[in-house]
Amino acid sequence: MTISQAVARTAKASAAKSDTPDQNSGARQILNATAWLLRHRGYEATTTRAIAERVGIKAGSIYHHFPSKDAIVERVINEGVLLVHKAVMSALDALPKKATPRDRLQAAIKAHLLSSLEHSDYTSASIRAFAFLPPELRKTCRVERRRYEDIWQQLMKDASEAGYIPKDVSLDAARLMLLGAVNWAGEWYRPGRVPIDKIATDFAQIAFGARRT
Amino acid sequence: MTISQAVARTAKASAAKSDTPDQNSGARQILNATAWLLRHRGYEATTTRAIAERVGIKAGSIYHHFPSKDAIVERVINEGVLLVHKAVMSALDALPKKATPRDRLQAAIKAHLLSSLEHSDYTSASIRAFAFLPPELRKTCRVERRRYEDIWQQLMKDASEAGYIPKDVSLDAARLMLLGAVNWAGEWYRPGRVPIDKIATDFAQIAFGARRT
DNA sequence: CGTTATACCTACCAATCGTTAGGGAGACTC
DNA sequence: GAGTCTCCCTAACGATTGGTAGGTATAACG
Repeated sequence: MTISQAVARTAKASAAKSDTPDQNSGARQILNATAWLLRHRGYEATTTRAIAERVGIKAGSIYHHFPSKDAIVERVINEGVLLVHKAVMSALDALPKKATPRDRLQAAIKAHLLSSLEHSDYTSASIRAFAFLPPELRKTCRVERRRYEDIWQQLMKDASEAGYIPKDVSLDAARLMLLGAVNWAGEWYRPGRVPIDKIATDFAQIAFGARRT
Repeated sequence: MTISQAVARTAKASAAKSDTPDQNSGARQILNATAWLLRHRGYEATTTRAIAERVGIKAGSIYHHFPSKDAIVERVINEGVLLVHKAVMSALDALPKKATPRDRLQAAIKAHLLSSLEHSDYTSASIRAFAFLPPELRKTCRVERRRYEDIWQQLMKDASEAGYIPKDVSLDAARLMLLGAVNWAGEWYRPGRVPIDKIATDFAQIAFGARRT
């Protein structure tokens, strides 16, 4: 028995049984490792043995916590969408009442970028790895994604009615353009160069013009 | 021997030896099949056996035309970038001399979208599959990509000098936002719904405002 | 102290991966 | 017509994949 296993074992003693395992439980460590691998290596390269190695256990032991690899992946992807969903909602709620639709859009952009680029491998995984998931998996994960996209639909509608989007431009096109830009950011963003706040304000300014005072 | 093999064989007789194999040669069929698989299924799912099946041959026969799977993939990715590069250059050259920087940007957006969404599995593959390529492969393919991105760098510079981009916005951010939006389009675009021309004009209008007359 | 549950292990399975060796059949060359 | 070249085949290789069976050590509970 290795030291890390012993540590994990004693830590487990104080872990309460829950549907959402806490940070240091075995199940959570597996989810964390899977999220990292999905984000950085993609679905196929996220093997059960690679997951196990990151956790410090053997591949077979994974199946004590989850019934299959795809069950882990599905969980990670859905948690990733939920995290960015909550992050954007919180950012919007934290805004003053007098915030304009443009202010709200910029806040949403910033929250989305922060979640996917800095805070969460889960969110990044749900964006980057989604495209080439097995079809059945993509299907089940699509529900949570649609729910999240509804936020942006509403933000776009408000911005359009406030005159921030040209009348002859499709709202769907505007939403897809903005979500495309922020989702693609994971392909080029590197920590420590351009701060996310600057990226968010630049994106908002390009799409919706300077802030009206 | 199957009929399709016999047909391919007689067709091969008239194929001249060339570095860029013509459309119906064995090598080109393999590249086509690989491009399709990379676009729709991703790198890991693009197995030698899947490629062979789409061509109508056996997996081992691929190695008569290429030294390895990665050699085929590298070729497909690079040809994809070259294709969209040429498409954008042609579209810009076809513009009248009096075209504004904004006109040129919109034409480039349209050409990029057409190439990646309708015309070429190669271009689509080079965009969608690039992220999770093996590191060495990503490295060799990055050269051609940089060359293509230089076009957009120049387009952005011209647009900025003509006043289409706010002065306090980073040109890099503008370029990355626009390229992100068009590259992500492959994730949601479905043929026969919104025409690509409409998408291109909407994107240009959101980013650079209405066309000045 | 004996029982039970938890969390891990080893060792294996069938399937699939990229790749190779060796052979065969048609087509071109002399 | 013999020899060579092109293009494909079959059959296998070692490695790796997701997943399973059965065993073991620890902790908690009665």
